[in-house]
Amino acid sequence: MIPIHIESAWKGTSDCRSCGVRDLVLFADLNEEDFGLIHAPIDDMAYPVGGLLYSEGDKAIGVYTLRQGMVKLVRSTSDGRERIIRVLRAGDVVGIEALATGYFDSEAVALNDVKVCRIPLSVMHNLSTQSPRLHNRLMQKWQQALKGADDWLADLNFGTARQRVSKFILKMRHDESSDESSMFSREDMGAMMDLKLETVSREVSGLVREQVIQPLDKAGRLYRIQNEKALHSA
Amino acid sequence: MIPIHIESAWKGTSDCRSCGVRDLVLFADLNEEDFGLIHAPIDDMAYPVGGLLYSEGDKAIGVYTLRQGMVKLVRSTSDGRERIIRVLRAGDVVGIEALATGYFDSEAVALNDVKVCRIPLSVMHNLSTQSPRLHNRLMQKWQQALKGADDWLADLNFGTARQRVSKFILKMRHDESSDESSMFSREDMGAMMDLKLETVSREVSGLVREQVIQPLDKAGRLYRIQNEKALHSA
DNA sequence: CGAGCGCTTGACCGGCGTCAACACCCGTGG
DNA sequence: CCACGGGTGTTGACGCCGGTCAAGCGCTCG
Repeated sequence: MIPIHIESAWKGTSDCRSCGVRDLVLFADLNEEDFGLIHAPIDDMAYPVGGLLYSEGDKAIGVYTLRQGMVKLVRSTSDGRERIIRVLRAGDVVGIEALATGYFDSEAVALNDVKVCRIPLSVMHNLSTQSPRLHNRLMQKWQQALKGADDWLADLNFGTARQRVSKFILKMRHDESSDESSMFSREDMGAMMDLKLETVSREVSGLVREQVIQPLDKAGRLYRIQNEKALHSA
Repeated sequence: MIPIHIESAWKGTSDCRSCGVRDLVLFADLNEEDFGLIHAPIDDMAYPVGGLLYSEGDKAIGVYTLRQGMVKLVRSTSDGRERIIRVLRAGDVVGIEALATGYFDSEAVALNDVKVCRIPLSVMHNLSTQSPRLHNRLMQKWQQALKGADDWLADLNFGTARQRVSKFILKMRHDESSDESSMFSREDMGAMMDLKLETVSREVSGLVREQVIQPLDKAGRLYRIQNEKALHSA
């Protein structure tokens, strides 16, 4: 386990008004009056690959808006093994469950370099009762989280290994250049799809052999999609 | 629990006073003033086994508070097969996603005789912005739904067939008589755990043979748990 | 240049899917 | 009352997908 210094993640207090991804996130449609209700600092933070945002059962200081990168949510099962519940992307709220309980239900780990804003629980509680705009946004975020969880289950944990890996590649497609797709360590991918790392490797290799995808790096983390149809109909 | 007068909420259709799970549900801690804000009828509804509450993609009239019975949420995957996303029990809110989008993300089907209250979206929208009490309850329900989804994934779709079936039996344990547990058709159970119905049948039979559970009916739907430890450490 | 980590590949085998037969319950109609 | 048929659960035989174990390869970084 890599020791992470929490202090080092802090990049300063952020100015939400000038946030680059503001239209995606919780504060998208706040007005000046709403901003006036914020009486605690919103911290700008960054984590390296493998960085730990929080652990399962931790008491929450705030929730995190994910501005850049991807975060995996990890739960340890009763028999000790680790299970990746789902992966969050830019615009998602990390640790949203803390709004209801004050504690985190799973562990959150950065899958690549990650930037987040940490919004204190007090700010969220104030705003969500006093600003109907945030209230509505929040509802949307809950719904997205729930749908994300259900989709994850329905897409990645159903069918043959080939089908799962195919769905995974489609799900991890980049937003901008949609013919590229990111992968993670074979072990992580296995924990996401309930497959062994060797099986993941075999299926990925198979797809490359069959010209469905094409490796773009030597680390096995970045691929170009050559035959999207084959992935959909796997 | 404060005893509450809620004449205005009934409209002759729903009698919240007789609701056995009032302290579990959304309206648990509304006060007199809150109920005054309800300007649409809350309908009391019942469905038989197999009854359809709504279909995937339906426009929502309201959300459902589940008072009695169990409801399965079904999603059809891209390759046409059906997948049971999760099962809701008394106290859960069925179709909560409609609060954010106005539409249902999955199909809801009664697994046994079911009683629900249908609360119109307009009522929910009014109340949740004007009553901090409902707002907090709602947050709790979202969190429960999300945790339920994650738990479902982590418990029932991980490990060997034996482990899945064992976890399933524990999850479906009755609230009152905790040594009894309900099952559904082997096909439904398979769709929940991503197993074939024959495999489910084999594992259930195996557990009976090993004196871990004991059948209480001839339909294979009700069992007594004899060796709880064996289920936990499967 | 060597150590170490992650990815790949091969050989083998066991668990689960597939196909099929059969048992059992129950409703229907002769 | 029994015969019949459909629906559901069970059980068996067999094959294949994916897990297991192990070896080898290619990066990266000291």
